[in-house]
Amino acid sequence: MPKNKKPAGGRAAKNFEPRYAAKTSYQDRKRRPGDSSVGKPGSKSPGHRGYRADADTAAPKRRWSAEEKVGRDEARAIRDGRPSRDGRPARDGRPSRDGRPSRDQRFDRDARGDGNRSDAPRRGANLDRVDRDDRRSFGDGRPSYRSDDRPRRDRDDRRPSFRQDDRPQRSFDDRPRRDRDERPAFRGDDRPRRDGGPRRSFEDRPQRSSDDRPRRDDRPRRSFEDRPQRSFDDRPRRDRDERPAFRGDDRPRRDDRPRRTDGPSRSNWSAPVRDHAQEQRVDVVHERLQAEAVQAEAVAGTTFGDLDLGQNIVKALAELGAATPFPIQAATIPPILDGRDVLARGRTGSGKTIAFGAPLVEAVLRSQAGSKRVFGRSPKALILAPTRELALQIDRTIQPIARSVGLFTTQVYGGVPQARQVGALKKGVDIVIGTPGRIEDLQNQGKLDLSDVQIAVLDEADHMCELGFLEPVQRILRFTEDGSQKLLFSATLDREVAALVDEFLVNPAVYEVAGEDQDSGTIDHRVLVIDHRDKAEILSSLVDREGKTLVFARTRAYAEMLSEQFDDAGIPALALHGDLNQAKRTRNLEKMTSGRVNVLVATDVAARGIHVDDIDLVIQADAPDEYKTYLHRSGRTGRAGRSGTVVTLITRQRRRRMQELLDRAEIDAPFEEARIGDDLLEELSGRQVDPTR
DNA sequence: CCAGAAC
Repeated sequence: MPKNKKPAGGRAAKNFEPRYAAKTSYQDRKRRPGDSSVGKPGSKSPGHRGYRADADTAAPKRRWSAEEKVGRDEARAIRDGRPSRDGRPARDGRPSRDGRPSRDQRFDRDARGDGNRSDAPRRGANLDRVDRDDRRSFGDGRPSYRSDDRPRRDRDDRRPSFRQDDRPQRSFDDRPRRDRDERPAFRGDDRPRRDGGPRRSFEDRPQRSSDDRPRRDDRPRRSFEDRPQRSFDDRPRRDRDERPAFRGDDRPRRDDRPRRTDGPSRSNWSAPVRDHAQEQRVDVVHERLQAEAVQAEAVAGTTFGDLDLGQNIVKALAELGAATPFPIQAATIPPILDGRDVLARGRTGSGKTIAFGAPLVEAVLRSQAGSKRVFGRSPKALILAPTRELALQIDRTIQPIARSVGLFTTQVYGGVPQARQVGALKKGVDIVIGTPGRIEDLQNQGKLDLSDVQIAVLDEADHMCELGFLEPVQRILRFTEDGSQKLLFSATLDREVAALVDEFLVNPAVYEVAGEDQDSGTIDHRVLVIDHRDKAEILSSLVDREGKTLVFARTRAYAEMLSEQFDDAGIPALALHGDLNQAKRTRNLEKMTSGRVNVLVATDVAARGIHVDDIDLVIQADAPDEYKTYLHRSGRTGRAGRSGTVVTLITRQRRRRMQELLDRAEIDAPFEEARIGDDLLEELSGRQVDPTR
């Protein structure tokens, strides 16, 4: 059971809500008969939470044979990359919307009603109380530029928000440097060339189920001529191990760095000859997408108005601090308004939210021009994010833009009572922002109608294409209107999104900003090679400092443990991870944002997208497994052109693996040995060095 | 394996 390894006690209960009770009762039921550990109550569960629902609502053992079938079909669907359980094509137009067998099984009415009756009200009351407390306490001395982060939306989603500023201040120059101008115009040059070939981006890939493609060909809008295929190069996607080299030809720079002994290490890195026996988990490096590089200086004089956004939206953007478009925004707004599918890669903190958010609002507005907003209308746009915090943050940016033209947004994410979300949907909203689980849930319950969605956005799109996310995302996208426009954004966008592009996008435009690599940023990357037994103390030493520090841990338990350890050492710290209830997650993040606590220990729930001003030190207590994770985690600092430091702790055994990861991330970082009490720790924590620099 | 995402 939960061992409080700390004498002071109390805090664990305060900040940590263990789930053993629920878990054990779950685990017995959620196991599926096919699993090897079947039948042993309390033994390890078969997998991720996503599987839980299968058995959960259909508890009786009688149904096991039916469930078994579901499970098998599901597995088959995973293998084949398509969702159908009954062998019929997954998407022959819309008809799938009306209750596919799997849905019925998984969400039978009884279970639904029950959950609503017993669960929601109680939790609702609880959350309400917490939120109110938060609200009260935030109201006072908080800097005015920050008041947006409190969980104020519990009452009324529709209320126009007064302050929106989860974004970096635009006044600082966090745009990519302008110092390279090989090219004059960011788009002009490719316009003339129209080979006009019909879409063919992924045509050459093998297993494309023909049954779900055809409907794409006769999509309504998309009148635009096809632009030259800058987009996906037509190379087939590599499966993990067969990649010849992890650094494609499109990553030319960095010749400056001393090359690692090439041949052997390159070919070996993905081979299972790694230290730990089972190296099933490989940091797959997908091909980078061939993208049109936007030259920052080419858009220097452009305004949002030039990009065809309406007056009100431009004004709302200005109030958000976005006076003029960042390069990624200047690049993506026109094609989005043209109705094109767009893929965009922009460095962390480069303004991606507005890059899709502003044109999305404009597009929805145009589509409704002339018609009244009717009560109970179903949403026209959908934005999917991988975490609830990110969904909230996106809404904080989009909502004021939408409200400026009379459109409504609502958040649809889990961990909070459904009632408010459902209520908003009932009244009618224009833009839904949320996470896959709850969206699919409400969709299945018939409370969220996605059939009118004309624009769907995937933020952190590559992440949304990873194992546990891909399928729900696919199912959700299939419910959107035929031919709906799709926008995929991420700082690490690569061919991992091929699965979605293949099925859902038509001749997408792909953009990135020229000269954006991680080294062009303002982040100082360091790797500390330490003895494992020193780790706790070194961490405490690093964290004991003035500025805001974000610590990443690999597991929830370790994140929790570290936050308690720091707290016990007299360094106020909070945790952020999935074992906390949503109220605590929201509150702990807000306390970090508002500066009421300076140390936050998080799992990768905070790795992507989350913006907190002024984090000047990111510590990776556990090194990440993937280079993308490294990039996203480190992207929590060095925002808005400020300087930041990323310190990664590793043991000696991990040096080589770490170097390989850094190579893949294209980051140079010195490895330095560190022991307890070393000056180096003082320097990194900024205790001796002048922090202003 | 972990992390994340629904009741």
